[in-house]
Amino acid sequence: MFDPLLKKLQHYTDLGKKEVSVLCSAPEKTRQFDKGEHIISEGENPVVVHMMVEGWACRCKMLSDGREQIMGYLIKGDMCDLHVTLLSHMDHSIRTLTSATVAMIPQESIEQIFEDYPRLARALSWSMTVDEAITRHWILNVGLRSAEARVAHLFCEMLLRFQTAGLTSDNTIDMPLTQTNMGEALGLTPVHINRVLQRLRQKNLITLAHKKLVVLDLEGLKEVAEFDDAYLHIR
Amino acid sequence: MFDPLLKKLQHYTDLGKKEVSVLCSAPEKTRQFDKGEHIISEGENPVVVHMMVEGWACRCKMLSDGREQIMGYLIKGDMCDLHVTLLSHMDHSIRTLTSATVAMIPQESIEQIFEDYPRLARALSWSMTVDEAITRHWILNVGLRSAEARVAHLFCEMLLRFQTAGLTSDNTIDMPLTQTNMGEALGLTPVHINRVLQRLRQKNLITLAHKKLVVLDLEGLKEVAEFDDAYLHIR
DNA sequence: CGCGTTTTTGACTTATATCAACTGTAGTGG
DNA sequence: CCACTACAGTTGATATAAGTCAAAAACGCG
Repeated sequence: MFDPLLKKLQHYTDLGKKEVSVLCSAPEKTRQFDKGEHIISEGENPVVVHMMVEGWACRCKMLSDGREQIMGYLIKGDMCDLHVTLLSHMDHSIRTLTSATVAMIPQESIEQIFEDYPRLARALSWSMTVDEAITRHWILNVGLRSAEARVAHLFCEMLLRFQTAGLTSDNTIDMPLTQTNMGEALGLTPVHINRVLQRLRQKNLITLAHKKLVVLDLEGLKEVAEFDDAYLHIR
Repeated sequence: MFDPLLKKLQHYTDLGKKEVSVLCSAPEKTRQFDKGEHIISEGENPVVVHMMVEGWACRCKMLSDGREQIMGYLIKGDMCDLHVTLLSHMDHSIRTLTSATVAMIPQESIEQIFEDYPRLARALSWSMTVDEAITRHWILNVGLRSAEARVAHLFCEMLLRFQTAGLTSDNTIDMPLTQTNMGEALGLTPVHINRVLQRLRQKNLITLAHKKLVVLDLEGLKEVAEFDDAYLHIR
């Protein structure tokens, strides 16, 4: 269950057996969510930390008129709200994009880790810092790049994140996002996403069907995306 | 020198005298920068932590073709790179937008604080977490809002951040940004920023001249911006 | 005063949005 | 196994917000 998170943390440091076992025994229980359910809602102050075990979710925020922005995708091994101990309320919601399994870790266990296992604590802080870097680079993506580059960039990022978490060895990943989901993240309409996808397919850069994304030409895709993986801080 | 940072941290917790003095004695020295200089460049691994004492700076990243995105503004009291102890290299640059004074805090002093002063350490972690929330909401701003709402939102945010740091008591703030600077942050061209500013002025929401921004009608501006201050986590 | 930078203006272009219809597909139940 | 439904993807026609280019005006500083 903790394999993707552990693989990810390995890019910062090697953890000892004790640390691994502490982390793996931290979750109290596991919860199932249907597609479209909220794991946590804006304004809430959760008392557990959630970790994605299966499925996709997103950080999102809705405006009063119903339009919604996705501010980040969460996949296996990603922590939803490691910051609960610091912030009094959620300033955004977390919603599943597929049916999903989520591990619930009591806040006290996290606090214990931060007190007693400094190296593990630093590794978790590191992953929060990397998440922040990812967030920052989404601004760049949405603010500066063309529609085609944005979609290509998202695909590059997700592929690398899957690889980092040991979730794929070839250039294929599960991609259960609808074109509407992608649009909400990239600031584009679903119609336009559709047209951009067709162009990426025509250029033989990707294949996307039946919720599977195959990156046929990673170098070519990176070029379209102007992608530089430094911000993912992969060792 | 540390007043704005201390004022900011007060929104998380009250610090003791000892903690305040530890923080205030942390900087080794101070450095002057001209407008447009890099405080830290992408790829570097700084050994000191920088704190803005005077002037404005920005987190930014340039693409190969020369276009640049600003991913965040830094004002008095903001830490530029509190994460140096965690990340091996900067994934973006920090550049001054005005002439600026920056305090340099040795990495060891930061590490000492994180070891020996848990409450102060938590307060600094809190401010990093708030910075991340601000970053996340910039995605929303650039991805979802109209040009007019984006500019209005930026002004609301900066006003609140100035107030939080005790840098203004009325609705006036120093705003040394050029229209080009604003465009780089908001994903808009300077020409379009100019036209949007004129509309905001016509609606009697703001005044902006001689590098001074006056918010004449904060409620009205918030409405145009669809601004909700929850993400700033002000107590 | 003069020079570089910033702001402003106008004419024109373009990427992306909007709207609306049609097609395909996966899942459900009879 | 087929009919039915709901949702996701696709297509085309048209609209619009924001971009581009270029020049003029205003500002600010040595």
